[in-house]
Amino acid sequence: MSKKEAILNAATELFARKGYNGTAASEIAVQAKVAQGTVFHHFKSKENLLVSICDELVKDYVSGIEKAAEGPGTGWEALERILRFNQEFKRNRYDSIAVAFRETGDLSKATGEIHDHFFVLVNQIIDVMSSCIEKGIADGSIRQVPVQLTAYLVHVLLVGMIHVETEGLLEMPELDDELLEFCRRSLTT
Amino acid sequence: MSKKEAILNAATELFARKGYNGTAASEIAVQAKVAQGTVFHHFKSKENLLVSICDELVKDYVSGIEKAAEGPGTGWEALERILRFNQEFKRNRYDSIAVAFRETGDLSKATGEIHDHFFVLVNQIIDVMSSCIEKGIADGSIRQVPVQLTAYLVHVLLVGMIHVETEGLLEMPELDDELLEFCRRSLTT
Amino acid sequence: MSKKEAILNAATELFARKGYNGTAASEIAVQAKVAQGTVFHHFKSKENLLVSICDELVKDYVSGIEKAAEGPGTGWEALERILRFNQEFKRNRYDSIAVAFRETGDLSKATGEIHDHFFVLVNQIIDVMSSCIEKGIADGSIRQVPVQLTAYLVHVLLVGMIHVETEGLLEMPELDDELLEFCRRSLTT
Amino acid sequence: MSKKEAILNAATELFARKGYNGTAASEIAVQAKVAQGTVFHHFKSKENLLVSICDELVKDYVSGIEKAAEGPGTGWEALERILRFNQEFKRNRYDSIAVAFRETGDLSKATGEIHDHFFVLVNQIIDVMSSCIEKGIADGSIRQVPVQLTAYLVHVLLVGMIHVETEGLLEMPELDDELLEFCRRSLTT
DNA sequence: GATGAATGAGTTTTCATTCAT
DNA sequence: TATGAATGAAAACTCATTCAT
Repeated sequence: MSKKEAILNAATELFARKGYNGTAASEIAVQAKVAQGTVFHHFKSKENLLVSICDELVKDYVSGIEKAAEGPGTGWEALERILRFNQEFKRNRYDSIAVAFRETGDLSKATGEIHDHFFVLVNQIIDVMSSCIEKGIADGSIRQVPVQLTAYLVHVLLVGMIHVETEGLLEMPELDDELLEFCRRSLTT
Repeated sequence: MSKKEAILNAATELFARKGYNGTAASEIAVQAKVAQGTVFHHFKSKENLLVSICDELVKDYVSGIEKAAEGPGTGWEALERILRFNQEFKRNRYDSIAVAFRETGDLSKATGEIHDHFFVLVNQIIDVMSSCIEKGIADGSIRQVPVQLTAYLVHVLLVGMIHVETEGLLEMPELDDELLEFCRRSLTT
Repeated sequence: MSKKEAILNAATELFARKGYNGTAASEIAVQAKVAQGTVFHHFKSKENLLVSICDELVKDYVSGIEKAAEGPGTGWEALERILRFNQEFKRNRYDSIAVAFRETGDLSKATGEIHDHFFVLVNQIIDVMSSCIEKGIADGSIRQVPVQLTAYLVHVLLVGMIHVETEGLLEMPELDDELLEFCRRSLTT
Repeated sequence: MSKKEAILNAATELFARKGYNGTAASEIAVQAKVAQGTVFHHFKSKENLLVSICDELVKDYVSGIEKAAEGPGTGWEALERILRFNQEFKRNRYDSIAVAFRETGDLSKATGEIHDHFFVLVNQIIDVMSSCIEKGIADGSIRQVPVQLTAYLVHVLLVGMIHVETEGLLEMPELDDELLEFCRRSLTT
């Protein structure tokens, strides 16, 4: 593992555990076993580190969700695959997601850069979901619901799941299957 | 308006706009038109200010939601009133809610105090919703769904709404009515 | 002496001795016997400290030179008083002058603010000298020389004196009287 | 152009424009289109770079001034050639001169090395001018003035010119010819 | 000769908090 | 109750310099 990667991993873990503002650049250096200066040699600022973390996450998420949508079967099945992918992604990339979710607010104030990334991302998600729903309505697997509004609602549900889990205020029972049922009842014919 | 109230209002507005970490105690003093020392005369620390903001919010929310649940009619109607109250509350207390949502993570790390407040709050919400759902199943207005899991899911949906709105990454269409429909289709008989 | 004054004095002396860049804010605090934070409580930045030093100097210089010009007698006598004032000022305010001279370059890059101060100052000096020369030509005490160019040249001579002394590269003999003679021979009838 | 020359040129230009302290070694590398390490491969330190710039300048200046003094004619004519050479040199080597002038103070604090260079240089200049004045007094082209003090004064005038021009606080009219007249009136018989 | 990753000391600045008035 | 000067710990960032390749 290169020093750059070590720094990125250390930052991801520390940001997830202690928050962006709660993590000093020096701590990242210690955890990554490099000198302080090395952090700033590879990332031009602490914020740039955060941007890098989010950047990678966004890329992987979008490509994953698009792949999920492209599969065979009805519109509902595609939407179901998206929901499943989301749940899996959440498990595999917990720290990065927690960071991206929690610090998004600060980021959007500081740099337009990352805000734009997320803006693009979210709109892409809505688009992908919308086409699944549209397809589902066409093939009869999904009821006659307002396409875009419903896409937003499903997105909101996913966002809520991540928020509740990453804020950790609540010991949540396992909701993944029930979430699918909840949507299925509401959406399928 | 007493100086204490002025400080609380100033803090709420600034925390909402610039984040807790992005707001200096001195800025709060300026905005509230008091001296720096006065802030710490009324609130023993900056964090205490945040706790106060959240505290008040929590009290009002819980009492509001309980009142909504107590009304007449079927379980579903009670649940619907809760959802409506939530939407109204979100509009009336936007800044405080944004603060509480965004800074909840930092708080839970810093002090147990506020974390406990929220923990109690959320469990209360879940309980109230659970009883509505239970009642609804009993009176036939709600399908045979797992009571607690469903309560969690509705909560998650509400949390998602607030997150999406307060983070402001997305220009959302008005979803309030469709959210109700989404739940109605999924839950009612 | 207030802490603010102590800081200003300490900074003047240290800047004169070690240069602006060679002086750490912490050293100023030590020398002024205050805490680091106190420096930034009274001056919003290290550069603002420099600006304050120069500001005061400029004010005193301009008022002194104007008073010198206003006195009675011929134009040459007024010019002579200006030269004498300059020499005296140089002795009384050595440190501040050294600072202002040496750091003027850095300042003019950083802030327009102080650059403008100096710009105004220098033009005022030229104006005052010009009127003395004009008066001298009119009253026959000064030869028929180009008014403004000569004012510039006298200024250049004064600037050269300060530069040579404050840079301290050279052990200069006492030149004050000879400088007056040099100008007298060149300018008087 | 060798890489070493490229580095020296880049440094001269950047130091002149942004000051010694305001110029990072890495910037010099970028401007010279070499790697960071290469700068330190050719010059053992950043300060050594500055010393090199000044060194070359000093050599050229001294040799030029000596050549000017050696020519034929009266002592005043020799002094006039020195003044003219100074004006020409100032035009041809503007950046290096600006650097040497502005950074001389810092240098004299840091290393004795460069301070000594300049000390030798300035004394050489004084000596050369002194002999011109002496010669002029002997051949009747220059008045009976104190030899060394006058040499210093002429030097001070030249220094003032450079200071005023390189600090750039003032939009100066062309003073070269008038400076000669000023001296001529003061010094010649 | 040439490179650029790595270093860590040093700097300015911020800010919550205290306390004498 | 109200003030604001004073504090000092902590933080992000810079940069000359080294060294293995």
